[in-house]
Amino acid sequence: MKPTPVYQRIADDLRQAVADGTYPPGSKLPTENVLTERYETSRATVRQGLGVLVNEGLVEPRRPQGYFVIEHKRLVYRPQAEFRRRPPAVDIFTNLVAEYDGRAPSQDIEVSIVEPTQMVRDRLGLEAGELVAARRRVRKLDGTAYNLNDSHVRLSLVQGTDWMTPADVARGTNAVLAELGHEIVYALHEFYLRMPSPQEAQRLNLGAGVPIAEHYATGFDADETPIQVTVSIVPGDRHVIVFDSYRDRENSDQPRIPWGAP
Amino acid sequence: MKPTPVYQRIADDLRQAVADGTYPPGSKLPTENVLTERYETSRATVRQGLGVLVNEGLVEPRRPQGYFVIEHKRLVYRPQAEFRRRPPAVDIFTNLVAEYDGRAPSQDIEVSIVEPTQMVRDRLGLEAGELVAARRRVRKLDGTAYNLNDSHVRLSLVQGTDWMTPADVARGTNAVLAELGHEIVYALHEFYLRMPSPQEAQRLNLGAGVPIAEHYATGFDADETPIQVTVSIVPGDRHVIVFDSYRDRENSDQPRIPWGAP
DNA sequence: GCCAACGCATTGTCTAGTCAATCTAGATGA
DNA sequence: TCATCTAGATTGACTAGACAATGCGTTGGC
Repeated sequence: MKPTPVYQRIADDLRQAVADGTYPPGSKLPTENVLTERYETSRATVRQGLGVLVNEGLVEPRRPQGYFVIEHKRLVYRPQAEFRRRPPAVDIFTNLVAEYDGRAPSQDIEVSIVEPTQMVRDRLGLEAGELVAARRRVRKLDGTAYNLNDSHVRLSLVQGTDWMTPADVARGTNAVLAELGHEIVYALHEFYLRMPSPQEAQRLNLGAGVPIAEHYATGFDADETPIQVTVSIVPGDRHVIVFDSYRDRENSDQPRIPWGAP
Repeated sequence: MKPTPVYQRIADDLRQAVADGTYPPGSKLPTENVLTERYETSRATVRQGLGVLVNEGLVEPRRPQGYFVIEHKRLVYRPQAEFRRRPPAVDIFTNLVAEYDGRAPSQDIEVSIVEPTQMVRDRLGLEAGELVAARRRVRKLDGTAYNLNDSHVRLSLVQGTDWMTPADVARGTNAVLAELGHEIVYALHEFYLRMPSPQEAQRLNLGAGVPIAEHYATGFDADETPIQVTVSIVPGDRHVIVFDSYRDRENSDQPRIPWGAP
């Protein structure tokens, strides 16, 4: 039997203590120096142990106050919401339907013409070199970013239309697409889970150990032509991803994924 | 302007090199000693930098060979599949429909009677103390666990039925529930993203930096009574979560979430 | 009473090592 | 030839420090 490493024991002990309520959410853990004495080891080893918990997203260090147990509060992320007859209570977020705790939602919109990524190209069925219009939104709550949301459409489809207005479009951008003869009637959603890049972590103010979901929503019109691809970055600690399905409204076909999953 | 820490620079440089193809998936990074010399620093600092990339799930250490860039291959995780008329190609997995790359799927099933967690209790609308039947499945590909899948039903509903058979039920457990007068016609899916606990990481053989989704699928019968709650642990690096939605088949109501999100 | 300066506890970054554990590949021996 | 042993390279765990950066609370000046 191999003895478990000291740093592992420290992490395990503290994790257990957090789980059983010894350290409730928001409370302070013992300092590195205290743990160094308690476990009769060096500070580097204690830091290694605490690092495990930080990377699990369980605690966060606040310099120079100590380590604190993280408190979680999640919003509902509901990609199907835009297909609902009754719009959600707060319509500035098409995807977020939830208790905002009285925090003020807002969003920054930026429209540009870009070369699409391979993922977007595959989903829109574009030739290499073809350009797309990108509508980038940063959704905020009380001024801090809550998620990133980039919609892409063939440039030829929306050039000169309201879709490219870098501000709220009252009737919704989907209504604009419908007016252009491409109402979105079907959407395929894909979620890729991963850790954020440092840039993403910074933009979204993510603590260490917080995973994200990269959400690709591909919208098809009645002709089954892909019209719009929306790429969202959804921080895992701030959302629950929710959707539902009905048995009597099933679709008759095999899953159709025209592109290969990476 | 603050200078960026050395360990940060090491992580950034290597991340960039991985991104631009200098180190393609599967290839070997420079060793710690090489990096120590290259950056004229100490080995601990180099390790700190490499640790960043490991926690991002970008590289993995293989002792004593070095650090390697991780290769990703994902299966399609498709919770809606069980509502499809045509069963998926491989029916041993109700949720996984995908290219298995010739790997052999299998599952271990274990049935027991347990006290439900708070999450399950909330979703099934149980009183404190009420017991549930739990059907635990470990789904495997070529012998290694691919995801964990625990279904829960009121004990009084399924005691003595085929639902509690600790083996494959040919007609499916949902058919058993239907025979009992509780066909599941509606399902609500919730995904909570987080880092795995060490136990989960070990059971699923997860590398550092691999997030998971905790998937709660609550099945309702025609009376809108919650019948079954299935909790799945879905490793983020091995799956894409996929579902779709149709405009002309929308549901008429506001999102209904009878319990509070934690 | 109010505000600024300062002390100080705490985490962040880093050095320069030691010894252990593990797998590969080459050398050795039957 | 084939199996076995061994040496070496590499990461894992850890020690014992140093100095920097940060923000909170207290103290002192006005």
